[in-house]
Amino acid sequence: MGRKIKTMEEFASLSGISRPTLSKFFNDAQSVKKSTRLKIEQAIEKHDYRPNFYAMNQNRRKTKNIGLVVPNLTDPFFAGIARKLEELIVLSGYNPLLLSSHGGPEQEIANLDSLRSIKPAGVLLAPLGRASNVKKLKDFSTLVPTVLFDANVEGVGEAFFGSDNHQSIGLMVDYLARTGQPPKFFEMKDPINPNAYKRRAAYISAMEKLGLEPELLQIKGDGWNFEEIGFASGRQIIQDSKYRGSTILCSNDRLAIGLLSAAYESGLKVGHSAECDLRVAGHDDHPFSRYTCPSLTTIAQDYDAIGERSVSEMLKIIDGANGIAERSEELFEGRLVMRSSA
Amino acid sequence: MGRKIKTMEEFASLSGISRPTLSKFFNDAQSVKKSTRLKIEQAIEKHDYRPNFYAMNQNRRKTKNIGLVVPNLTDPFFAGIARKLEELIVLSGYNPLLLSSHGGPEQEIANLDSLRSIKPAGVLLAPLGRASNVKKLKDFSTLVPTVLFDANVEGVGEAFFGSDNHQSIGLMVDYLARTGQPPKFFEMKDPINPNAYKRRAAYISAMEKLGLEPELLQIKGDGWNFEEIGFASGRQIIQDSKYRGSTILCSNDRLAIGLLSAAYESGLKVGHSAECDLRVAGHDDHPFSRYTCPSLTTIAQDYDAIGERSVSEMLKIIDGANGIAERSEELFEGRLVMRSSA
DNA sequence: TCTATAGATTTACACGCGTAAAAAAATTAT
DNA sequence: ATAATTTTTTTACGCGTGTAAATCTATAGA
Repeated sequence: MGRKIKTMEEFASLSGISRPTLSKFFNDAQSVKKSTRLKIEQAIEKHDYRPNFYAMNQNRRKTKNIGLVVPNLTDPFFAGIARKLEELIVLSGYNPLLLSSHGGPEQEIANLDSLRSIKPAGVLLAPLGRASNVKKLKDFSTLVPTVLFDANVEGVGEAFFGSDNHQSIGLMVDYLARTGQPPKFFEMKDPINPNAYKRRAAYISAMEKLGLEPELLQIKGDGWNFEEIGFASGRQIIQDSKYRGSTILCSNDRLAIGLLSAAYESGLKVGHSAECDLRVAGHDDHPFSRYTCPSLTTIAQDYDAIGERSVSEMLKIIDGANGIAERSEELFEGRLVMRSSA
Repeated sequence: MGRKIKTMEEFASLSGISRPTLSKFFNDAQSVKKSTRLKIEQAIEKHDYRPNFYAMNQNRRKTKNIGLVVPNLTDPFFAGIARKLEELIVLSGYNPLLLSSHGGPEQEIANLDSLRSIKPAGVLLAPLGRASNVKKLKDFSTLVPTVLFDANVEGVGEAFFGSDNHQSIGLMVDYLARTGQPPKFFEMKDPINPNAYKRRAAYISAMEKLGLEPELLQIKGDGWNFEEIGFASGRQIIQDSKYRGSTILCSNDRLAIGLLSAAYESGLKVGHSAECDLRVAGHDDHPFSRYTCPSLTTIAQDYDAIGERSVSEMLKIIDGANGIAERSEELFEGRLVMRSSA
């Protein structure tokens, strides 16, 4: 094992395996006979050969790359999902390519654009939602197998997997109503995320089902800095003594984090015990919701299930005889996480 | 603009520019005369042509890809830095490739390994630190131009840029001592991050300079779940009444977040006013430190400067006539962010 | 206007691997 | 053992671009 092997040709002669067979092996190790597979693997080990990435992909019908686009990596929630998905993609023998849209629709399109030049086998996309350039998303998804997760955009991609907001919000409303005051709903007036609209609707229907009057606290604010928005608006709401004793269900944990911070600053006591001024609940089980003050009662989305389903569907589409199957959709149930805030 | 252009040859005939000139242009738009550059750009606009990524990189001496490896994308702190660096890399006409080591040295090596097959022009690496496989990092950095940031590993890479822990911790100790009790230092006994060791040393020297007795609260705990570690150990420390009235400087914000959570749970009042039981300060200006209860007094690292310096040095090395210059190192000063906790 | 020169074109080959087709070899079934 | 089948080898070409060398052309300065 003297000098470095550069080409597959070289590696072929040194390993005693023909180049086309090696090519097959590197495309799919299972496609060659076991005995030759072992021989090849030994030779790889011995000579430390790895095929040239660029030459390899240039003429491949399908690359082994899978794009992974999330709205915002700065949000630990999405960072966590991305990590999970990356892991699953690698386990499937594919190569994940993680891109963040940084909250902007231009970046989202730019990401898809740059993915296109990589000719990915498929793309897992958590779209921005309302802000997304739907036409361009749709155009893209006709060119590249696309699976949506987290947020749905009608008619885009071969499949969508997300959380059942109806179930999870219903569960939370039920819990809150049973254990104290029924909740008011704290949300942005014009949310970016499509899930937010579903949650609003779910809240209203859950309240009505219980024969209660829904009450929406719609705050203004733009962009993705939810904590700040929740903080600033929370401050105002808290000033208003009519909300003393209320239970507030936030559309997501990040708003709740801001609201809790505002409550603390105002000296309000938040919690589920009798002497508290406020009960606050969130949604998503954000990594930090365990460490808020008080710790946040919330809904944990089943992201293991969503991730696994998304990746397995992606693989099915990639391998698939491209039977133009129905656009599949599946929603997974959330789990109530009872902590101190409500 | 009927059908799709596939090859540069085609694009050459349609645009009236020779292929070698086009090739030059795509490699570096500035390398062709302005008038032809404009003609090419118009033609690109008109025909929506983009060169094949794989064919393009196969025989390039240097690709336009720059690897970007961070220890843990789940940490919003690193997610923020990564975002900044990505932006700078794109502005420089390069293509960033973001990878997270997920806190594990095997993943860190795997990341560098997979980057190697991409033949990047350079790699910006924030190493894990103590856990890193230093030999492999060093091997890698001899093969690919490497610039370290955030955490230094002696002898690895062509440059390192990070924060001046000595300055920042000194500043914080000074502030805390002037405004109340001098701080005790809350940290992990065996930190993973090399910065932690520097901060410990900086704390000790800052205290001694003030003629004060340093006191280390060294907590045990492994891994990267700092909030949990800070929370669990914080709980124990808080039980101990001898720490009532203390000022605690945490080695980083994530430990502080856990500690604040524990303090809240125990009913201790944290803040800089007289009636408080505890003062707590952190380090890093973590995105969430603004929303802790109370908001966290901390040190903001100058990540704009670190990012800009890292990228510009990277470009210098890439363009450079590879003059084997001195390994450059520069530390940037932190800024005191006074909030409510101390 | 002439000349020096930067920049463009022409021509031609290289890169490393994918893949197709036919032939040969190895394995399995009969 | 023979036939049927699977797997590998041989041979050969293609992919879309990089790049080198020689030649031609546009531009600028005198």
